[in-house]
This record gives sequence, structure tokens and C-alpha cells, in this order.
Amino acid sequence: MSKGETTRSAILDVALATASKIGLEALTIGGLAREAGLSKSGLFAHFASKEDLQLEVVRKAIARFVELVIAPALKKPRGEPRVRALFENWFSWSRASELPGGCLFIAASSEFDDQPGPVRDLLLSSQKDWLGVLAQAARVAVEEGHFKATLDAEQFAWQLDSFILGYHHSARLLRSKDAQKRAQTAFESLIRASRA
Amino acid sequence: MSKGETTRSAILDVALATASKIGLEALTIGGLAREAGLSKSGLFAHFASKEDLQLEVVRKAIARFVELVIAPALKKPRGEPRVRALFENWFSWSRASELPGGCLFIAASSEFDDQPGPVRDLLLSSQKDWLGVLAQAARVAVEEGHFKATLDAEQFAWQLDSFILGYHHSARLLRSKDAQKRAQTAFESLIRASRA
DNA sequence: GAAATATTAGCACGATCGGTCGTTTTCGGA
DNA sequence: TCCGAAAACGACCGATCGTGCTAATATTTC
Repeated sequence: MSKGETTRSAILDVALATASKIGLEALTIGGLAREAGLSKSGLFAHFASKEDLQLEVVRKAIARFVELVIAPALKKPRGEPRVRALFENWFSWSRASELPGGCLFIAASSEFDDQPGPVRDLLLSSQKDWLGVLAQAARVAVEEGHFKATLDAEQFAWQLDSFILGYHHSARLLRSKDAQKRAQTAFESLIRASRA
Repeated sequence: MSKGETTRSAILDVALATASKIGLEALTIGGLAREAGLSKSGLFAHFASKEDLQLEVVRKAIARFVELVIAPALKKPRGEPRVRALFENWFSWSRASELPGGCLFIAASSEFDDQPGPVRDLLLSSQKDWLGVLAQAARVAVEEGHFKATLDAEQFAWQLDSFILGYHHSARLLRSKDAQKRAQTAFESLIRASRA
């Protein structure tokens, strides 16, 4: 990896962590430069624009999400175990050291839901992908006979994702200690209602 | 109402609408003044600081929320009807004309969850109040014999709120047409599982 | 209608924003 | 070791940020 690529990657690490705390929009070139130990112009030379920087941050987040959540889950046995792994891995993601402010996607979704442009588009497509992965895992669980044949996989995915949002909300704003327990309980009742 | 109070109220209306679209932090004195048809300093004279303005916006939102969601629900019969009203009224709130960007609390919660200060404190307490109202309504439904005696009212409230978050997410970011149907379906299954 | 007061506008401030540009430093291959 | 290229820097741009301060203008009170 060349010097430039190394620096660029380091910048994105800092940017990812900062964005998870203060948001993608609140990122500033100057602030990032300070944190990364670079001059403003030195940092900015790595990106075409602030929007480009934001896009790169989201892309990096997606890559990490796949590594931490999706990929390990796909190694689990088909069916309920895989569904369970997706849910549980998500917590590791949300609490990863590189995300001191919690899940970037949720924070960014809220920021960009009314701001048309490439950042919103990217967030949107990644969110659709995630719901697709969840629904597909549910469908597989039906095939495997773990879940009932009449299960609406999309609805299942939607509810699971809602519990994730609920967890994020509880844990971040309310700093609720039992956020995970609540989410876990909700998840188990969803699983129970979905079983064959 | 004096001239000053009228203007102040008009400013807050504009600010509420704008904040629901772009966020509380992204509000700018200058931009608000333009929208409200005032000079920057003329507008600013009504508030002690930007933070004060943000607090007033949240206070106004809370007042409207009580008017639109809580108060009408309390007029409904105790028990399941009241729970149902709280859930349904929330959609009217989220789609109210004064909130073109959707529920301000959800957007603001995401923005301020890592920003200590009075704004965060206010959001936090209002969120706790809301969960409290939901849980209390569930408890009443137990008393009335609509819900089973073993129901965990806090868990019920948590799940209901998660579905609301899920709706907001679907409707805002994904612009999903069936967000409400998904939320409604989830709500009905929660009710079914809670019945006596 | 005049005097007192409440409200708004004008202007300026230091800071910071995203972004440009020419120069200097550092790096990597020959 | 040298040299071209890559990378980082420092100074600067125009715009806008939040926020004072003072003067002009509405509004309210008598």
C-alpha cells in the first residue's frame, strides 16, 4: 500500500469514528485534519469534495458491515441459526470500537432522508440490501422447516430491523442499560411466532 | 397576543417545519430569517442563543405532540382502544403539515444522542415520558382485562415504539409505500400476542 | 396625538466553512 | 544517490456561521 493509500485509509478511519458520533454532515475538513494530524489542504487533497468524502466514509462502513455482520453469518448453518447470527452480529457492529457513536447507517439515514443526492442514494441501496439479506435468511429458514411456510419473510425482516432501530434508540439516546435485553426479548418473541 | 409573541410563534412554526426536514443542528439563524421574512438580527432578538431557539422548537413540538397524540387518546375508553389510539394518532403526528420532514423527535434524537446538553436532556425526558405513557396505557389494558395479566408493559411499550421507529425509517429513507401497512401488521401481531 | 416601550433592521465582529493554488517536502524506483 | 512523482503544506478566497451593539421603526399606553 502506497503512502497515499495509507493516509487515505487512516483519514477514513478517523472520519468513520467521528461521523458515528456527530453525523456525516457535521464532519468538517478542518476538524478531520486536526484529528488526523494533517493540514487541511493536505487532507483535502485525497478527496474531490466533501460529498465525495462522505461517500467514501459510507462505502468504508458498508465494507466493514459486510465483514463483521454478513460474512460471518453466511458461514452459519442455513435457517434459524443464520437469522440469529445476523441479529447478534449486528450488536457487535453497533458496538465496534470504530463506531464510538453507534451504527453509522442509522444516524446517517436520519440525516439524509430528506437530502436528495448520491449519499442518500447509497444509504438507501445499502438499507435495501440489508433488508434483502434478512428476508432471504428468513426464506431459507422456511425452506429448512425452521419457520412456518406461511411466514411473510419481508414482514419478518421489517420487524427484526425495527427491533434493531429500537435498540439503537434505547442504547444511544436513553443510554438504557437493558436496551439489549429488550431487543433480545423482542427478537425471541418474533422467532417464536415465526416457527413452524 | 402582542406583536412580539406573534412573531416569535411564527418563527417557531417555520423553525419546526425546517428542523423536521434538515435537523435541529442544521437550523441557521440566517436561513430561518429568510424563510420567516425577517432580518437576521430581528429574528435573533427573540432568542437568547441558538441553543435556546432549539430548545423552544423542541418545546413547541412537545406541546403539539400532546395535542395531537396524547390528549385525544386519553379521551378514548381505557384499555385496548386507548392503546390503539396512541398508535394511530402517532401517524397523524408524523404526517402533520407542520412536519414536512417527519417526526422531529426521531430526527433530533439521532442528532443529539451523543451531544450532551440541555437539548439532549429535553429530548431524553420527553422520550421517557412517551414510553411511560405507552406503558401506562398497556397497564390499564391489563386492568381492563383486554391484555393478559402477565404482560410486561414496559416491553410492550418498547416494541410498539420500535415499530414506530421502523415506520419512520421505512417511510422517510426508503420512501416505502407500504411502510404503514408493515407497521400496522406488526402492531396487530403485538396486540394479538398481548391479549388476555 | 405624544411619550414610553417593544420590536425590528443595519452593520460589524471574529471564527469557520468548503475549496483553490503554488510551493515545499517526502517518497520510491532506477 | 539522484530525480521525477506523489504527497503534504501554508496562505488565501468568498461565503456564512452565531452573536453583539446601536439606530430606526412599530406598537402600546396614557
